[in-house]
Amino acid sequence: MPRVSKAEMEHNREQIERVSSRLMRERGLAVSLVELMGAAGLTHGGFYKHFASKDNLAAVACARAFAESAQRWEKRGAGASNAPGARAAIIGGYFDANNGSNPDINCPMAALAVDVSREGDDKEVGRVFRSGLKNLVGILAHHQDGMSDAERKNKSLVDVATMVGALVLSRATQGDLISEAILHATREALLGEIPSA
Amino acid sequence: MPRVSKAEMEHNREQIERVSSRLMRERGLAVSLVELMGAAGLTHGGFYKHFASKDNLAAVACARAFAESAQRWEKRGAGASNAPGARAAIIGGYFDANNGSNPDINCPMAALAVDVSREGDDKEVGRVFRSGLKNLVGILAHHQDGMSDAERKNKSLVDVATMVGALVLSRATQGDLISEAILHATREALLGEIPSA
DNA sequence: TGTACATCAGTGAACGCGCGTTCACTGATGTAC
DNA sequence: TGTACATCAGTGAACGCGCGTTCACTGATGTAC
Repeated sequence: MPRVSKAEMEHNREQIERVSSRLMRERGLAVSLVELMGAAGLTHGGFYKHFASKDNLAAVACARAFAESAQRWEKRGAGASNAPGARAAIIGGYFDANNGSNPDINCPMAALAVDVSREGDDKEVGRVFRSGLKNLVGILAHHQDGMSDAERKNKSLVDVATMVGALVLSRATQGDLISEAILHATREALLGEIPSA
Repeated sequence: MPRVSKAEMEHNREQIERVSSRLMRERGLAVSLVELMGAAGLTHGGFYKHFASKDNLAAVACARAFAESAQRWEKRGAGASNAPGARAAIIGGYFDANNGSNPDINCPMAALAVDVSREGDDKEVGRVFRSGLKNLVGILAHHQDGMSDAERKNKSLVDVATMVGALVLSRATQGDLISEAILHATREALLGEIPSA
């Protein structure tokens, strides 16, 4: 079983990154290496052939999650014909995607912000988080109706804070009526419309 | 040293609750009993003379944090002469208090939401969190300018989501310029004013 | 009020367990000829 | 193209450690007389 081919090794590394990105958002950065490696179809012993440490994997997984989110945001923004439409597509898409049952789509800002703020300031994952956050805010700002760059950025900061807060509180109250109410009211406030359905 | 007086025992229990409320918000529900009991000036062995389990303590500490927040919100609301003033006092006070260095004032919604959403749905702390959240939303709704009860509640849900999201993202980016920018832009968006200082 | 004694809050060692990390080993892969 | 062999991805046991929880013990407290 040992000494797999180069292609297989790269596939395995890809698997570790994929499941870590998903599981670390789902269960937190504290999810164990045994669980991560098991979900990737491997045993835990080989982990250090791929990553320097668990912290290193956390940073890689976080970067991956942010990159995927950025790709979705950019795609939604590019699909609209004007700025208000792009903003609505990004924000509406955010609520749609994160409300679905696909665990691969789970906003890293909402999922990891608290974990990151409890890690040491020097941790790699913190730098990745900050840069990923700025990138997403920038993408939204690019599609913000508005005057100065500063105003567009401020509007985006508020939009993002509202989206993340709504998601975080909705998740914490899942199973209760208020959970959906938070998402609904927030979406309506941001987009000024009642979502279909 | 053993067999302390009844008054001393009550004082010790109070200490455990106090430090747990603070440390669980600061470091997460996963903070260890050794650390909690040590911070309360005790050794860990006596913990089960006070609480049935660590989960039970988490629920007690969470309830305590929400009760203290509710008290502050009500006090701020009662100090204003009209509804818009009460809303501004609650929201402005929220940003002021949580931006300060007092670790006893740390919003339980922002601090515990993600931890709670990763616990099982049946956990005591989840029920406490949901009821505490509804109570805070209700306090704010009571001071919301508006028409129907439903509209006031929806406005409060959005306000609270925005406040919590801003705090969570600001904490995760502490040390970076964007951290303060998030708080500033959000506060301004909610209150329609630039805060003094 | 004073004495005798049962109670029980707090101590600190111990429990089994899961964690991140290390390591000797394996054997198919990839390379040198 | 075939053969000989060094490499190294993956395995699974082991490491020290900290966790939540349990427990025998202690001795001042609180009570019964």
